[in-house]
Amino acid sequence: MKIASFNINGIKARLPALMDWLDEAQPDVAILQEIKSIDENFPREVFEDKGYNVATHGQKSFNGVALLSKLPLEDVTRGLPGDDDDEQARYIEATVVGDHAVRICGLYLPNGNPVPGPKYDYKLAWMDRLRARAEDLLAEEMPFLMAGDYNIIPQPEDAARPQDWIEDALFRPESREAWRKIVNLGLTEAFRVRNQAPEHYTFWDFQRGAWQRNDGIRIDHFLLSPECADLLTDCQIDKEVRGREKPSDHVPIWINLAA
DNA sequence: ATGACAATCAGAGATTGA
Repeated sequence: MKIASFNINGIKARLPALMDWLDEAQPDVAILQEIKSIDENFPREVFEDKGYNVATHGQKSFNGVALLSKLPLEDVTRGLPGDDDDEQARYIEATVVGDHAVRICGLYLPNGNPVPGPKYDYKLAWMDRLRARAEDLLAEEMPFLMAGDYNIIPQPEDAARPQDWIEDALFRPESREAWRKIVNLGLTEAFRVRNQAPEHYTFWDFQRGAWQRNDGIRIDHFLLSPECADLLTDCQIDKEVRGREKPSDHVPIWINLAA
């Protein structure tokens, strides 16, 4: 089963690029972030015409996540538990059942800049809620994965210019510590278990010719539960998508599971 | 030190992103 994550930076602006990539990559499941759309305006029919089931958790203008799946999306839940006052659409879960049942958690983790400030406090609190959710899922012993735009640069080798990010919410020590607290529950970071080389990125800023200079960062990740990691056979980044017409600033990352 | 670039909503320019 091929499962991909892609921060599309606006479904309306990105629909042609997204359709081209779907046709080529043929993921069984696509986890989308930053749809920047309310549920009613998401063009679900064009995906249904390609054989995908669609579940969205959108909001006006910003954020918004969605799941596309060729297998039925079962037990869909929207929103990250732990704060009933959180209005931001950043989290969705569903179960897909192939050879194994896998709980798919799609997330768009807050950016957190500027540091310090309320946005950074929200990011760290959100990461603590994500850790709590991972603990609950681990206790259930069902294969699960948490994938999406984490807005976290895990290590210096995950940035072309790590010194530029030292004061940034994506790379601050507190951010990376919160990331490690989640990983160290016993999750597997899919890309790094398959590939330890530097200079593999998933985001290049639109500004300053970042793509042309390969000034990128690796911030889109798959975390796998132990049962899910046992099924991992591949993890790749579709880098070339960034060089196309009207690209997102992120590119897809995908895994293959023997499931 | 600032802005650079892109998207959204709205119908100009502020806000957000990373």
